[in-house]
Amino acid sequence: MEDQSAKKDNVTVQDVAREAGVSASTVSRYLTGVTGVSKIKQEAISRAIELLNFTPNVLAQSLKTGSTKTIGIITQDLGSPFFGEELKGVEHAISGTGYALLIVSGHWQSREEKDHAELLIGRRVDGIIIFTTTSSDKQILALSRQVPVVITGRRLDAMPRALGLAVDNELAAYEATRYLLSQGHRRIAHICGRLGQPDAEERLQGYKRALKEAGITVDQRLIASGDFTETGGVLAINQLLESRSPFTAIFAANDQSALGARLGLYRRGIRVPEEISLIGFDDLAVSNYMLPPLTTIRQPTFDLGRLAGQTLLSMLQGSTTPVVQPQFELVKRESVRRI
Amino acid sequence: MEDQSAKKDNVTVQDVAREAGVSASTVSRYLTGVTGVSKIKQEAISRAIELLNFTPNVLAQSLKTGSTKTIGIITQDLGSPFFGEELKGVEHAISGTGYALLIVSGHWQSREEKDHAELLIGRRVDGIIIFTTTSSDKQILALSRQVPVVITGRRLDAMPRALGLAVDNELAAYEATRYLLSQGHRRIAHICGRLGQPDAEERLQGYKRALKEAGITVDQRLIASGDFTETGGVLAINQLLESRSPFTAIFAANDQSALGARLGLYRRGIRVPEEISLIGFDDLAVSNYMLPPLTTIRQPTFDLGRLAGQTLLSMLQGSTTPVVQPQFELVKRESVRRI
DNA sequence: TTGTACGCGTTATCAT
DNA sequence: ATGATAACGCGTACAA
Repeated sequence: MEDQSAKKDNVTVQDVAREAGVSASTVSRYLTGVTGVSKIKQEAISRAIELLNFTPNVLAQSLKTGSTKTIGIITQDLGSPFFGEELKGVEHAISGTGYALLIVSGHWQSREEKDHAELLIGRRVDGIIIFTTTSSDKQILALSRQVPVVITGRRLDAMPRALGLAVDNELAAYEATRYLLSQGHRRIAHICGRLGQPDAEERLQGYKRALKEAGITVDQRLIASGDFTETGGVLAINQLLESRSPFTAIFAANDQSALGARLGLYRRGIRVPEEISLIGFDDLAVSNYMLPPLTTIRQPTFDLGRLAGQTLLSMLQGSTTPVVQPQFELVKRESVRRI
Repeated sequence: MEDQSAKKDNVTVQDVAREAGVSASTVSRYLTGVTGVSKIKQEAISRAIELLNFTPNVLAQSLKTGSTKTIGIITQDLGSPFFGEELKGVEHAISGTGYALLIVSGHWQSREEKDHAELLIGRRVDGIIIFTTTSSDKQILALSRQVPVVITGRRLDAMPRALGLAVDNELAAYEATRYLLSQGHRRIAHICGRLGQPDAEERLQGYKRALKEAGITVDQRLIASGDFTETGGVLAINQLLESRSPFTAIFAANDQSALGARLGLYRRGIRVPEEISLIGFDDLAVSNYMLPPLTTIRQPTFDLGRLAGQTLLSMLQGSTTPVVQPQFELVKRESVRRI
């Protein structure tokens, strides 16, 4: 990682100044790129920095300037492929800007999310990005009085202090169900997301609306509980099968649920899509590797993260570019068949 | 997130001291829990803190004490389920300790890993954890002269400055191949990991050793290149099939490769395990949801992260508990059949 | 263009 | 037990 010199890491601007034969403030000016340092001294300072292997102490800088060049991220589950992809998006957005990411997770607990938000505030992050918050809009707004906040998974506009980025979940779920309908399915089951979370609720609503508009009465026995996890998916299959209400298709609230459902079906010897059609939501990287590859509603997950990062960055600069909400897209693969 | 009071966030120990009618140093003593603050003043300070909604400025604390209570993490890919699980382990290890995680990624580029390591150093992290480093032992050792380092995916013992945690990759790969052999397979293919990475190389060696010991000459046409990704897995299948050298089983260097291989096989109409047996490495959460569920070598991924976190923490405290290296385990599921 | 002096918010040393 | 004072490393108004 490092090279030759035995660095003591105690080197300060003072040391550099002494070595270069200038004052500390001149070194500071050189560092911050402010106007007015003569060519000769610039080179002397540059050499001294090289020689002493000097690295500015970011803490001292932050203490002085009030900016830590750090963005706090609250995710609900560090192991989730969905949040992982969003994380990559943010990372991409801030790469090269000198910003760093302080990452915590709320584990779907409002209390933990709140505590961790305070941890981030205590560390004086310049802004916070929350992936799928478990808090209410009101709480987010309160938080945003302390520091700019961008959330994903829920729409919200309180610029320039807070912004929520999300696809239209209700409409997307409506479209997913409509697609199943268009393929001749009439008895369509739904595996819910984590109820209580707006995105899960909205997807359920979209599902119901599509059914109603098609003149189909919603059958409660075809609505299985879930929690956005694979395990929840297999449990939902059990629930659905035990209800003894027949169905030919399933709309899962997310791909992870769909993956679990797929295994549950496999265990019972039920073929997809021959006997049951399956559609998911998110389009995770692995969904294309499922057997059969999963038909799903694509969320631009990476872009969602990138957009969140870019937006927060521009909020920090005070610029106020109008943001466009991300759009979903139906990705037709092989897990749905016409009947 | 927040509650009532309109906090101005400029509140310092000075303000608290004034409000409580004591000196700043007494407030500091109260904060750090050092001996010697009278009950009466303790309560006065406590009240003042509550009233002013005071939060200590961690930056100033760090500047003064020299410890940032922050651990830097270098991962290669934030979206990877493997690293995600390790991350959760670290998170678990540090939860409740007051430490926070500054996370960057190297994207499998040595150069980027080095730059990001320096970013972390510049931010004065107390220690660094690297998931599957792309650097040489020598470089790791150099880095460890600046700050304690724990790496995973490769064994290394340079306590108390640096430690590498990993399962015995060569042995694990040997066992995986032996298992295939025990099931009657003689023509076994291997999908490599990212060659150049010690863990990938060691797995390849273990595969070869098992073959040789069984009196089977290694067929280069059955060794396909890969890079630990799903895409690499499907590409490897193409490569293997084009070589026209028959095989009845595949040992993939990791589960992601196995997942890609599974899709590649599916595309060609080749059944698993009826026609081809498949074994992976890692035991990702999704591997249990593959069709058929994947037989694989289980790495205690979460525990690897947890162990890394715990070890680093104890290094920071100067304590030197001897660490035990993590162990792998063969998980038999349904992707391998006896022939 | 350059240097001096001061302050960011905290902790630690030293008296008292 | 408590308070005044210095110091952590840096940026910046001000003066030169």
